Amino acid sequence: MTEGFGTGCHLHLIDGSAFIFRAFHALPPLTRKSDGLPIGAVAGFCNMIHKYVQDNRGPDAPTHVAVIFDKGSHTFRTDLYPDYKANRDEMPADLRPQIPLTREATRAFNIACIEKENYEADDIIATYARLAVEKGGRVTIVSSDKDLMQLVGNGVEMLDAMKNKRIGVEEVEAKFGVGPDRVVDVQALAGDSVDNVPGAPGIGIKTAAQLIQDYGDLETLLDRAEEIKQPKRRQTLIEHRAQIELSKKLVTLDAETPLDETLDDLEVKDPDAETLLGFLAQMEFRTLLKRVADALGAEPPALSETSPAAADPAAPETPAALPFDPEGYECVRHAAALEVWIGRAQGRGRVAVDTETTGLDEMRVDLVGISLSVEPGQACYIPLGHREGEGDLFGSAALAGGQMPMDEALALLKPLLEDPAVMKIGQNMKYDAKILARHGIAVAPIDDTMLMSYAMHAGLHGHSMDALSERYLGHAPIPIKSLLGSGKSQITFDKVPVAEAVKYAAEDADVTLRLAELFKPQLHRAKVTTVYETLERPLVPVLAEMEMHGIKVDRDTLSRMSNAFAQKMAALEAEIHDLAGESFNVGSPKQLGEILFDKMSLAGGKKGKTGAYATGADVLEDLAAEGHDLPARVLDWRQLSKLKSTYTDALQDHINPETGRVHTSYVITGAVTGRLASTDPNLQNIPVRSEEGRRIREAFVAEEGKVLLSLDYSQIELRILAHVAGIDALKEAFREGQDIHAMTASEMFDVPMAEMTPEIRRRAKAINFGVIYGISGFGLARNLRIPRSEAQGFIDRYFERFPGIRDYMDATVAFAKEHGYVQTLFGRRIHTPEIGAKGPQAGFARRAAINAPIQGTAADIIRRAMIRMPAAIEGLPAKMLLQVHDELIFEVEAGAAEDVADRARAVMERAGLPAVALDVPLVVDAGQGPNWAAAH
DNA sequence: TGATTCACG
DNA sequence: GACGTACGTGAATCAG
Repeated sequence: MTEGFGTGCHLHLIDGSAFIFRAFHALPPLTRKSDGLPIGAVAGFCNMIHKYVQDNRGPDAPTHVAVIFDKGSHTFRTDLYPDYKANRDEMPADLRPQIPLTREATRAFNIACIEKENYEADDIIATYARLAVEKGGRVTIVSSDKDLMQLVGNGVEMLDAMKNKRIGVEEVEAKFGVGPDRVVDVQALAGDSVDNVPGAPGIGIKTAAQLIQDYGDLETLLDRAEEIKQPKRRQTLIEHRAQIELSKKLVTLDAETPLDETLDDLEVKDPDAETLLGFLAQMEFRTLLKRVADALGAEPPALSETSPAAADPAAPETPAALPFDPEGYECVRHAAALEVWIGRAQGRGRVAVDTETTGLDEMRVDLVGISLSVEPGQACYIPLGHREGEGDLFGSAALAGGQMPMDEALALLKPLLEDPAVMKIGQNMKYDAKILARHGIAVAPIDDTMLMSYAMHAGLHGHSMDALSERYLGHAPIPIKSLLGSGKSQITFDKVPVAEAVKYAAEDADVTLRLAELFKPQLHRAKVTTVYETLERPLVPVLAEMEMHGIKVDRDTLSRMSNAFAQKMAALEAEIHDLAGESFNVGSPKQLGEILFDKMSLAGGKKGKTGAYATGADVLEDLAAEGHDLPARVLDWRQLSKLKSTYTDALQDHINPETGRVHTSYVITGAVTGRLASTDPNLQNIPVRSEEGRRIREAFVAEEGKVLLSLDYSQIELRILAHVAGIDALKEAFREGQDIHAMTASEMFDVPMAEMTPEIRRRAKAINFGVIYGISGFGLARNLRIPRSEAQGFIDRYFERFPGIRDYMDATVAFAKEHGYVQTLFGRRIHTPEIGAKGPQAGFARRAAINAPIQGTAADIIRRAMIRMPAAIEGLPAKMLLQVHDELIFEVEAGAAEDVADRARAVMERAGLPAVALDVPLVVDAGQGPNWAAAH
């Protein structure tokens, strides 16, 4: 068949995704015996492909065949309509890791495997079908998906492989009431709840078909909509014309998809027995292996009963068992050697990557070298920027010899690091991804051992590589300090001799790879695969983007405020010294305590563990309330001191000289609950509560012509509490948009809403927050500055009115005691190892356990929103810049602010779906302005 | 380096 | 019955 595709040829196009989902749902959740990898869908898929091949060998056998898959969820349809397929359930956690294996399986059967980023399988199918028909061939689409039925006719038919039933023009007419050429018109009117195509409200397939039959086609129908007799129907069509036309665009397949493979590439080929049987053996499909071997007339390879190593004799027994040996590490100095490593990584489909740099600020440091590991114990280091010698005053030292030019090495590595078929494994990949992004490399896909540990072990221990290696591999890696030294004489990594760097850097890649091999299968067993794959890993590129973009901070504004603060502080300081009758360091709690409680002998002096008087704000406030001026002045001074040192001064040092912006760094594993932490600088604690402090936000500005847009969840934690504790009264109040604190107050103190006073409301508000934190009489008493007995009375009353709260608290603590962890609505686990402790820790652990599911669920929700945000605002002139726990800040071209706000709000308010539908609405408030103070 | 203080949600 | 206590963070500062 060298003439290529033409008359007499018969093309089969298999809807691969449909096969996978059918296989997944039809089979029990099988796992691979040797390592627990879920494998059921792959098994079913292979069975279906094998059966398909066997069933299609006769005289009408296809000459060309391809399996077509969906790739990614972004398509031109989501651009047209961001909600397209937004109702889809997320892919089950057990299925996700099997997706790449179905591609491998297809290739193992020697069948063309087609997928294309940003295009749905259906569009690719439409395009091949058109091409085949144009060349005079016939087409069979192996699928029963109604969305493909518009392609039937003119030499194209469908085949339902399960029922072994062909679908031709007649069958399509039976289903849609119109011919294939008008199917899209009917779909546009009827909509589709599965794909979330809106259509015309109240019109189903029956009515739609009738209308199209009557008017011929959709365009005529819409143009002549006034003629429709039924008033409701007429109005619907006129009112929703735009929506119907959009729906038609969504359901119409694009037969002009750009293709990488020609029809000729799809020619049927016999499978290579060794490859196919090898794959099936690797999957450990015993029965299928034998069946396929019989069909091929080949001998099935042996499948060992016990050891997974038998399948791959080169593989070590366990990652931990192999000793660490720096002799196994290679220094790569030439392109040829690097190409060998790249080839090995490609062959293996995964590689651990680590970058070495001159510091920790990803936006400023220089790349010094890269290490790779493809098998435990085998790693290399590619030195790129090591320097030696002194260097003169104006420049850095000369590059050391024996290093590849950085450009050359990166050009070779780029295809590997961006190869969608090769998993790049890192420890804290966000760091490496940002470094590489600055060199034009978009690393993907990624796995991250730090995030795997976080998903499995949050609350148990830290997730640094050194900690993980020691704990799980029994190996303490070379400490960085041994290379760089510490303190004043500390050097940067580029000054480390290459020979030393090889041992350190290659070991890091080696450790990372071993940790990934250990952790990956454990994720399934710990039931946190979904958490890792939907809440941790996808956040990495989103945060990297936000951090690299940064937010503009106006130095002059900060500088002016700093000067003003300094003046006020000096005045206060003089006054304080005057009141004290002597000069002392106002910033020293020790000296202040001695002045207050020894020299002035004020009452209330309490010494802490260290023997120093406590001089916290609460203590000083009490003293000030008694009429003492000195503590009042100190409070003012402290506020200014804080604002000046932490904000107006320190923030200026964080302005990147190249970008003029401040680039924070989010620590994904920073808080046990799932919240992010912001560091260097912390942009999650910029003042807002005091008037004076809030003005610091005026220094956070939008670029010329743009605005800052802030969207924040209203009362998200209380809403989650209402949901998880099942408090009907609270749910009701949220549904009706009531003032929740006032409603609580009314309920507790029997005050009608109309007669609510700010003081009563304030108390209820404190109680509401107290509940989220695991309330205690003591804590509430201190917060409200009321007697403990009175506070306890409030709490008792609260529990009486909302009995579900107590049940929730008791149930949560009992769960923690039984399991050693608590979890969020999305399955995030937070370990509570102290829950069974005796003594005061028990109280802490108890309250933390009560708070964690609430705070953690809120954290999960905003994570989900952030992960979906780039797609939702794609094409709009907007960038997501910051996250402050329940708030997202964007920088937007002024004209597009409303648009972006609408899209972003929709994403945030629906962020729990489809995994979790809360019983209460999520409400998002928005604001915009030239700076953060104005936007909030 | 640890304790204290205070900024945020 | 006493014991201490609101939940989660990061940064600056003092003192040893």
